Amino acid sequence: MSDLSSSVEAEGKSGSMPQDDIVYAHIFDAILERRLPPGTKLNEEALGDIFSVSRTIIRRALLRLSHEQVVVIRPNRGAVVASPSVEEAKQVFIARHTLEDAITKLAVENATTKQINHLRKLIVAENVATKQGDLGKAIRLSGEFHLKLAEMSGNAPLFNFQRSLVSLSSLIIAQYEVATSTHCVLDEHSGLLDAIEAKDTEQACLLMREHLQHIESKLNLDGETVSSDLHVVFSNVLNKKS
Amino acid sequence: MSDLSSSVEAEGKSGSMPQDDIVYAHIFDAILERRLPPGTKLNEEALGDIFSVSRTIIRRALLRLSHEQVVVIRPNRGAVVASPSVEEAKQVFIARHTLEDAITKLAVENATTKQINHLRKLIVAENVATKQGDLGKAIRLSGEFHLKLAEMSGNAPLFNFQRSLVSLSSLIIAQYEVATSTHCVLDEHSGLLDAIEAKDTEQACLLMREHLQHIESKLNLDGETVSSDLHVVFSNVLNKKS
DNA sequence: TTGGCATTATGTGTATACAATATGATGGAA
DNA sequence: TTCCATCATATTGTATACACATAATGCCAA
Repeated sequence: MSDLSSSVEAEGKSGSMPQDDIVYAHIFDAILERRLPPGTKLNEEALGDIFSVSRTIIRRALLRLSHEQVVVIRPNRGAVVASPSVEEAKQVFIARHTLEDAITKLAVENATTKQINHLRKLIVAENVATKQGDLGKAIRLSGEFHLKLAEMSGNAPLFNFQRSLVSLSSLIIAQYEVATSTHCVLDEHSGLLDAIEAKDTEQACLLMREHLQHIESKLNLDGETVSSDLHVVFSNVLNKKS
Repeated sequence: MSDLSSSVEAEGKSGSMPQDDIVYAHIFDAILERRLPPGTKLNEEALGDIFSVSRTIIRRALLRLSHEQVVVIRPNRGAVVASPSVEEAKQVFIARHTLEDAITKLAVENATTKQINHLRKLIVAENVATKQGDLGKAIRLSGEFHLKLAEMSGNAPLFNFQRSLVSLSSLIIAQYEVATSTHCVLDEHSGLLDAIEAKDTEQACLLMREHLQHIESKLNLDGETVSSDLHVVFSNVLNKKS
């Protein structure tokens, strides 16, 4: 069972009920860890049985997730885990570049020693998860790193937006990342944190830009479609027949 | 009765029900036009009577508004129109500077003639509203201008975030703006749009920065508290006693 | 009066019943 | 077989009933 460390404790602003938050956090983490892959149907009654609550609660959680664009609610046809298109994925990363740059600058100004130490622990945990082969957990912890960075910025609106962007990024990575070693990302987080601790804004922003570009470079966004376009996938079959 | 032009048509992503949207849009506009000032209690049953729907629908609308931080839901105590603190207000404007800069750059790249013409109409409408003394409508239309700009950027995540920031800004202006003439703002919108149409990124970003600074300069954020901190308000009384 | 406590009333939180809609199956006709 | 219509089933959308928490009222005692 997951430890929920991320979503639950990061709970801040809008006064919602604990029950909601628990359901929300569980679904959220499951999506980020890819136990619920993009496109998965989210049946309200089934979820209600699982969490022993009524559909009312489930619907609230799904509504919140849909506001964060992590879940898509199709009228009369239920909710599914979002599966961002290539175009949407590109937009998300453009937005992230903007946000992360601002967040990094603010984080350099406002970071406390305590927060930095917490982030160091996160990096270690992510490292462990990766070595243990728990890729889902590694992705979630990586997202948490960026979310905590936003928290360090001390800017609530930016933090809220970052939450949405980070979750979407996780979905995008789940959909579009080509098989590769993810070790380098760990070092990047570490170096980035060093720059922030040293209050070197220039360096921190530079490293952040590079970091995001590395993540993007591992995605198959510009190239050919992977599995969405059936015509491309089965083009060889058609060739045989002709 | 308000024309709802803004929120209703700007409805895009998450598939929600038309009924929801109507209620949401009405409340949203009422808040932006300050017919529902910050702090106003939003009674679920009363709203249900007004819109002839059950509390279920009202609650969904309020939940959405609370996700956008425009409404605050206090557990067991109902929803009220948000009344941002000075600190929160400052954060909102920091976030806006970041977002608007990115949006402006993208808008210069992607703006179509049709969209620019639409914005010109908005400016005219805002002008008319101001001259007619309908300050509430003027504020809402001004917000719509910035929201449409975000739409022009072609970036959905930035657009969604901008929606939240613009509504919060309206609340902040409602709370903190000192009495003054707002005419200059109109010309600023116009000039900004000219720069975007001319594809002059540098100029457009410069004008946007100045525009935001002008708005901020009209707010009473740095100075003394108006009514929130009772200790400050009644400090003279305490002095008398001592 | 004034302060504290019990009671009442109002309004929110959750579950559930019912209605509306989409999905999948069945069967017949071309 | 293939296509279409019809029906059966499952799932979502909405309203409502009840449980519960908070706020308001009134009472009594000091």
